[in-house]
Amino acid sequence: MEQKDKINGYDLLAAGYNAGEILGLALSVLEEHFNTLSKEVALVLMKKVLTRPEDFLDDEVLEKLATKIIEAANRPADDTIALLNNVSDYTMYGAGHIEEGAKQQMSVAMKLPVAVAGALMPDAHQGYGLPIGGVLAVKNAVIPYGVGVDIGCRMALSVFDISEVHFFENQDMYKRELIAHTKFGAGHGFHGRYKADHAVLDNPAFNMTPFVKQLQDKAASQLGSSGGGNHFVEWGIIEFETSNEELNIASGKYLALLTHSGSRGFGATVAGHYTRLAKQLCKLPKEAVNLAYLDMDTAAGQEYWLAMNLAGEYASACHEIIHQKLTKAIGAQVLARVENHHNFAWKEFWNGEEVIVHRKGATPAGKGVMGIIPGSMTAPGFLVSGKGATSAINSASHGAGRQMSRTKAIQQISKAEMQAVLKEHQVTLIGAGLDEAPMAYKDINIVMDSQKELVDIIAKFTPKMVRMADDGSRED
DNA sequence: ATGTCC
Repeated sequence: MEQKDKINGYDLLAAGYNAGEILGLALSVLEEHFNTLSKEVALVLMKKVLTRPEDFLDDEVLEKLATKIIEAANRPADDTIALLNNVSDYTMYGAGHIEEGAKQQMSVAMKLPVAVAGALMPDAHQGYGLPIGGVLAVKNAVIPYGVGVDIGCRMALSVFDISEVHFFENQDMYKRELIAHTKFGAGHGFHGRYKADHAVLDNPAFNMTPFVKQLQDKAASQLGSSGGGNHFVEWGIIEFETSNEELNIASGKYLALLTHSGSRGFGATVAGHYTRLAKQLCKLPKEAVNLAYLDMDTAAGQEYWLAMNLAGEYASACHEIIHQKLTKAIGAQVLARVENHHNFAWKEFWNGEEVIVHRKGATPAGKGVMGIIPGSMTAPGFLVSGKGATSAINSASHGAGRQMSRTKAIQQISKAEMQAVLKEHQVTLIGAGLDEAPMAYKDINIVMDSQKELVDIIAKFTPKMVRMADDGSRED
């Protein structure tokens, strides 16, 4: 028999039920057991169950519904942001030499609801969140792990008015000064009269939050230091086959200084802090948790942006100090200087709209933009000029990339093998473990071949005297 | 990458 004034789903929604399983259960209970009640009375009852479900736990008929309502109330709200199902394409360079894990990570990144475009550079390998060698453009958001732990990590090159011959004839002096003016090792910095100074320490951005402010002293102490891992300071010979107008350099060979390091403990602490914050504010499915992003229109997003830029300036200051000290120590004139960072996010334009481009271990390679792509401690590195390839989001690789993990390299490469390679290439090495051995890296020539569409080579840099952090030990 | 879990 048709009841004219029967309660329906809309009535329950109006009464405060949320669409879903509970509403469905409520409707079926009503149909089965309260069919004879007037709509008014039924609604009062259902409201009571919803507001005081604990009162119905002994009710034979309503117990199940009451339990569901209590369970739902106790369950944390599911505020997980869903990933997109349809994966947009991204471009890969040198795909044959890129490990599967890096490709998978890039695919996940492309599923972010904020993702606009992506690309994978030929030195790509797996990292946290975005792979190293990954480029990701997103809409109005910034991903702390899309930038990486070592915010603003960069290469800096100084070309000197000094001949190859002078270097080879005075290697003891170059070695002495290299050791005297550089500082390696985790946690290490300069103390007392050896502390460096730079305007970056007075940057008002240090005052933006108590969190950033508390890092200022450590930043002051570590200013001009290099850290560990794959960071280095090295003397080498740069060769320009033709003269370069932009740098005002005549063709020929010159002594050059190449440095690779980042924002030290300061940047690492900033990265850790905002990654944690992003993970709290932006819940993503398990496979994407490390891609948590901060909305650029939020205080957290703006704070990270300012702190990231400060870390970038700090990293640049570190290189500037190293180059200044060593230039003075050897009594040289700098003929040209090139610098570029590869762990950072930039505001750029993509298809006419402003996007945030993350380059995690990728070199900016906009048209005519210069950069340095190092090989290994024995393989050449290259001074390059970007070609502005759109499908690469104006990027290139930031090095050769590893072909062996650190642990694998330590297990498989012997000290004798490493020394033989160094001798063969006439490279003096100070510090470094087997995990940084040349054999642990991909062939830079293959990597350069894979990115011919992305950069033009301007000059070749050959390392001759390399300093890196000691093998897992402390150092002063 | 970083004194490698605030």
